[in-house]
This record gives sequence, structure tokens and C-alpha cells, in this order.
Amino acid sequence: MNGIVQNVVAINRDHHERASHCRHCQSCMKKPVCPAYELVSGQQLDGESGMLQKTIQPGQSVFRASDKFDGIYMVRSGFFKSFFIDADGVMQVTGFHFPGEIFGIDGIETGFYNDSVEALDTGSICKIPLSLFTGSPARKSSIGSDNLLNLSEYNMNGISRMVPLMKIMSRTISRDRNMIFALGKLCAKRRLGTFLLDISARMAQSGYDANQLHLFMSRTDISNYLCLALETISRLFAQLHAENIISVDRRDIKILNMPALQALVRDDATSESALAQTA
Amino acid sequence: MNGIVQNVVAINRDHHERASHCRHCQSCMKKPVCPAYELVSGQQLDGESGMLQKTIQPGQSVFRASDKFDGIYMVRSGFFKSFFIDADGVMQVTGFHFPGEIFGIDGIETGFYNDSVEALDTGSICKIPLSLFTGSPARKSSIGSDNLLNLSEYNMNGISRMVPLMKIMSRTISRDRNMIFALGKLCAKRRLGTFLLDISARMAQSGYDANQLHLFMSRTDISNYLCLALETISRLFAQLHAENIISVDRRDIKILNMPALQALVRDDATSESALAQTA
DNA sequence: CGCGTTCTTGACTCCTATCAAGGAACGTGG
DNA sequence: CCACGTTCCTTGATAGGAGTCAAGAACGCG
Repeated sequence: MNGIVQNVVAINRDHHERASHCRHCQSCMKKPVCPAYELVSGQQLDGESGMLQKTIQPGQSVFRASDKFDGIYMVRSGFFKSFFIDADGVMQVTGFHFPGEIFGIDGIETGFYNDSVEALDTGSICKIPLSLFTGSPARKSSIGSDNLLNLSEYNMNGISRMVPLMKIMSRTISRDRNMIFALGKLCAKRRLGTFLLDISARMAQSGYDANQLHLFMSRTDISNYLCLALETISRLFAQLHAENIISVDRRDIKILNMPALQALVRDDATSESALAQTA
Repeated sequence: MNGIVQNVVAINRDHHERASHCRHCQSCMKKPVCPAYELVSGQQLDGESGMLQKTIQPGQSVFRASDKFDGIYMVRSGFFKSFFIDADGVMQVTGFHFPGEIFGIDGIETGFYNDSVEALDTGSICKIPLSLFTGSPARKSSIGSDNLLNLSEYNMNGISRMVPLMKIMSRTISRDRNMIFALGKLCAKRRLGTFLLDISARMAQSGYDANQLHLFMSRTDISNYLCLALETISRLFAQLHAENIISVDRRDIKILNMPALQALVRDDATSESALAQTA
């Protein structure tokens, strides 16, 4: 029932649980997906690089919206959520972050983070200071009214270090486009199905079982993120359970019939046929 | 009734209506908003720069989805729409483009455009070849499986030319975020109100009257873009007309009570109070 | 054990989509 | 100039999906 929890522990073992300057990129498990590693590989990393890793407790924030932008973050372990509080004081969940993923890039233009990010469970993150991308010492990165313009000053020397940033931004754009599509064109059931498949794929990419999901976020967070009512989420979980597509035990979800789930998302109301084929 | 059409003509006068290599950036009206100008200012532009301007007839496309990416575009005059055809053959409108605005940036990561773009009326565009950003001759930009990685090769020389690209991408991200918010949290009426305000602001920025809008797109395009039924758009126009917030004459929209329109978008169903205050 | 938080389930309402029909503008050809 | 078809838009009737309101259940915690 909680093999997932064991996985979390297993991953945590490889991490340094105290905040410290990172001298360990060479041995970091996340190398293949880390934009920082791309930049520092072959270089000597020292305390002045500004790379920092840190353990975050559940509910604790990494940064808050309107904090001064001073770098992007990579999740080493644990799960995080992004959100902002709108003019009416209502929370808007803007995303969830899994091990190996990046967040905080959105602050780069204005010089301030747009979202707050907080831990859903105990996790550890790696801060990648902007200076690593610009190639300039961190202290020089005084952020003016137009941060991006200032960036150009830092690129007098050699290969542009912005390519990894652009990759991240491109990925952000295409993820946002998918969200627009989901919110605009999909009914509640397909939206939730898409969400589950997305979580599943990202869990798999982080080394977890794609069919055993532990949702670290509440129903409220999910409903807010998917722009649905909390009750709708609850009803849909029950419905998918009744259709034997998933099993639901509080926040532990098992995907019992992946093809049916995929068909549901793709083909609208044709889930029965897929169910017949595979169950 | 058609003061807007006159404006279009006025702007067109300043443009070169045939496709030709651009030697006129120095005198271009769009300089302040053009990322290309930022790159070429102070330089001699010749035929080899690859800058190209072109007149597009209504309904004609600039490029099609899955065409090979070979640069981004700026609207010099006229109005354009972006869209793609999904797996089921259904058109999805992804945006509209006004004079001075940029499109085509989304192709940069994959090396292929994601959307098709076509003219809603007669217009002219300026193609800004990727080489202008990378600083390499156009012929060298052979696009591999990972286009962005290749970009790094082109940045051995001097100031990073990617800063303007990153600015555009940042703007794209924040516009997409607004769309997510609109689709997720706003009811149909507020969605359409937001759309009208957006059009109005962009028209104003392009030098038109913010209160006299000519919609170059059909109701179908609007409904598709806003993810609403065509009939809903029609009904809401009628309703806003009845409330004296706008007047509607086919595609000519007059904003009669801007504060009420803004209040409607902000405060939900409180439009009557704003109407009382200002009308 | 009691309490608060989180989640589930039911009843009802409302917004928007869908289906259907008709009207207005436009271009074409007679 | 008018008849005609086409496209685009409007308006009405109806239905369904998801939200809201409300009550209760399950779990965690002190």
C-alpha cells in the first residue's frame, strides 16, 4: 500500500539534507535533467558559485510571490506546489513540481517571482543562481526595471549560457499550451484523466511506479489547479473507481486500467470499449 | 462607421507592398517594438541578412503548422490569426496578431512551427530570420533534432543575441498564463469582456481608437479562441448591447461604457453599479 | 475521546452547449 | 437590377454538465 513512501526514502538517502553549497553536482542523480550541470560540467564548483541545496519541511515555502528573483530551483526530492493569491485573496494553484523538475523561471523577466512555491512533503531542492547562467558573479546581478536587458551585459564572454534557460522556457510554453487546451476543450472527467496521466508520466520519469500514485496534494489543490469544484473531483474519483479504471484510497491512487484511462482522455465517452478490450 | 478602415490605409502607406529584402529598418515605424531592430541598429543591413517583408492577402497563410521553422515574424500592418488542426481535424484558434506584434516564436524548440498563421485581411509582415538572432549565416542553420542545442554553436561571438528572444518568450508565457486564468476561472461574459478589453488595448497600442473596434475575425473564430459556443458569443454581444456597454454592428464594436466593461470583468455581476456611476 | 480537517455524497440550480430555424449581408450570374 | 446560393449571424427551445448548498463520514491529532 505504501511502496511509494519507501521509494521516497530511497531517493532521499542520496541527498544531503542540510543547506550547504553544492560541491556534489558530479555525483548528483539529477545530472541528466539539470540545466545547471550542463553549465558547470568540467568546471570546478566552489562556494562562490552560489549553488545551494536545502531541505524544506511540509508547508514551508521556498519563496513567495513578489520575492526578488535570484535563481531558479530544481527539485531533488519531494513534491512542491506553485500558487499565487489573487486580488480577492483567493489562492490559485498554478502547478506541481516533481523530482528533477525546474521551477521559478517565470521570475526572470520582471525580476520578481510570480508564484509562491511550498513543499507538499519533506523535500530537498537545489537553487541554481542566475549568475550561473549569465556567467557573472552573483553580486553584480543588480536587478533593474528590465532584468532581461541587463542580462545582455553578462554575455560578453564565450558561449551563451542562456540556451538551457530557453529550453526551460520552451517547455514551460508547451506545458501552458496543454493546460489551455485542457481547460478550454475538455470536460471535467477528461481533465482529471489528463491530470492523472500527467502525474503518472512524471512519477515514472522520477523513478516511481507509473501505476501507483500517491497524491501529495489535497483534493482542494487538485480542484483549484484543474479549475473544477472540489466536489466534482471527489465524484469523478468515485466514478473512475466504479468503472474499475482506478482504485482510490484517500490520496493513494492505483491505475488499474491504463488503456481505458488513455482512451477516456482521447476518445471522450468511448471508455467502455477500451475497457472491454483490456479488462 | 469606417474610420478604422481609413487608419489601416494610413498605416499601409508607410509600408512597402512587395516582397523585398528590407533595407528600411532605420525608418520603420515599428522600430520601438521590433526585436530585430534591437539587433541590427547601428549595423548595415543587406540582402544577406535575410530580413524580408511581404504582403499577405486575406485568407492566405504566412506559414503552416509543421513547416520548417526559419524565423519569427512581425506584423507591420493587418491582422492575423494563429491556429492548428487537431487530430480530429478540428480547428483550434490559438491567437490573433496585431500590428507590431510577433508570432512564430513557438517553433524555435522543435524546429517546426506549431501553428498555422493566416491573414484576416490584407496585411504586411516582416520576417526576421533566426540567423539574425544567432549571428550566423542563414544557410548554416541546419535544424537538427534539438534545435536549441545547435543554437549554442552560434553564440561564440560577442553579446548574446538571444535576449530579445527570451523577452518574447517571457511575454508569451505571461500571455498564456492569462489565458489559463480566463478559461479556468471566468464565466462566458467575463471571458468575452476580457477579450474585448484585450483587443481594445492592443488596438490602442497599434495606434487605433481604443473604443472603436473592428473585429477582423468571425464569431466562429472568437468562439473557438475563447472556447465558447458560437451562439454564446452572439447572445453575449446582444446582452452587452442591451446593457449599453457596447454597440454592435456586425463586426464593428463600439465601447460605449468602458468603466462598466472593466467592472464587469473585474467584479463579476456588479456591472450595474458601475453603469450607474458613469452612465 | 472529542475535535478539526478532509473527503464523500445527495439535492438542486444555473450556465452554457446543442439543436433548430430564420434573417441579413454579400457575391455571382442571369 | 433582381434572383439565387452561400456564408455569417441571431434568436429560441431544450438538455446536460458542473457548481453550489448542505449534511454527514472518515481520518489524524491532541
